[in-house]
Amino acid sequence: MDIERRSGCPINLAMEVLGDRWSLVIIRDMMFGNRRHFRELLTRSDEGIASNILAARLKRLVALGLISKQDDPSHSQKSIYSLTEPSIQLVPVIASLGAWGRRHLPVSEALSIRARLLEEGGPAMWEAFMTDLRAIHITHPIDGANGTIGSPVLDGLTAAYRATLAATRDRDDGGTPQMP
Amino acid sequence: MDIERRSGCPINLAMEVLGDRWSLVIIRDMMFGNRRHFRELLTRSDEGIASNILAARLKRLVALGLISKQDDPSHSQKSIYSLTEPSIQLVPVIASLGAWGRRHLPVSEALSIRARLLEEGGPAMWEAFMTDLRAIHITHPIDGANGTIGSPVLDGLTAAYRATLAATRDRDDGGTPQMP
DNA sequence: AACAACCAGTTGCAAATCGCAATCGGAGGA
DNA sequence: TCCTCCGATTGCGATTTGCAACTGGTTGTT
Repeated sequence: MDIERRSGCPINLAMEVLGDRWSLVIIRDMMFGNRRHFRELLTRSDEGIASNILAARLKRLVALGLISKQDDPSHSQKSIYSLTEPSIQLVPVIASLGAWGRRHLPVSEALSIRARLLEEGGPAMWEAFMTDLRAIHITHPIDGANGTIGSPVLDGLTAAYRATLAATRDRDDGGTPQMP
Repeated sequence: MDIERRSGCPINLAMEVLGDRWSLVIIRDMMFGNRRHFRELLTRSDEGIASNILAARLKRLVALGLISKQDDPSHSQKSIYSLTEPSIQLVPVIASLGAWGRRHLPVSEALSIRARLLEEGGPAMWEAFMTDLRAIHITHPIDGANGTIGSPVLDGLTAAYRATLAATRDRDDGGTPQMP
């Protein structure tokens, strides 16, 4: 698998890699929800991605080196998907894109609290988050996938999300967003 | 025109708006190349977008409020497309995306020099650039389009691009990238 | 041993979108 | 009067999307 390379512009090439409806959403779920198995990405997604599209995107992202795939020793049929260094370095991109979306698009309060914290935390927090992500995705992918080891930064973001979700659940919407 | 709204997540909504092959590339050309007319966007693009797709994207971006369209007083058939405040606020997103692309994708030296300068300049430079963009796209769109007024930051980026292009032109590729 | 639940996908199919090439009617300039 | 330029539009085949149903196999429970 290879990209088209219509030009050597960084923005163009980035859009050839990430310029579709689902790739960055999948990376977001792996990064912030620690979704590491196909089923988790399929069923615990707020947006409801179709299974064939998820399969195609995962295959493509693996081929492009943005995620890696390995067997799960706890279950012969399971695979563990992990972020790689290039996708972990998307943290600043996702942080600024989230900050932009929060300002200009009709976001929900609960789902945007993490974007707010990440923006307020600034580059220092992003670096700490990336260090955590390297531990649970690259250094210890299996323990990271099964929850044996976690991420302090991610725990903080998730706690804030849960708290906001609990506080807003019965007051502003009828839906039931997935717990991370 | 409206987006799908599969969830209220900032990243999801941002990808519903910008998650396609061309939208951000068009905004990049308007922002860094000051392309303000349909023909400029069509013919002075390194990637060679098709005219029907350009027309559809421009219509969609106008409907979404990311760009605006007005008559060009100098020519009854011309239209001037301008960035709006939401798209000007994409500068930090584009800066970090460009920095990521420059590190992880096969960029060309000339086309990535602006991404490098923007990364090195940091948030202070982004703010200065956004201030310039507001002047030539929002406050004075006509003078900004015809070049009567310019942008110091943009002039610096463009000069660096031209210099790098001249220095690398006959040494590392056969193509002839468009001058901005 | 039987059975239900779960695993990572695959298949079929209709609808929408993409990308290219050719073209359009009108306007400006020589 | 041409010729060029203007912002698009049209036709059309190839590709992609999204949904639903399904596959072959494994695991845990009874």
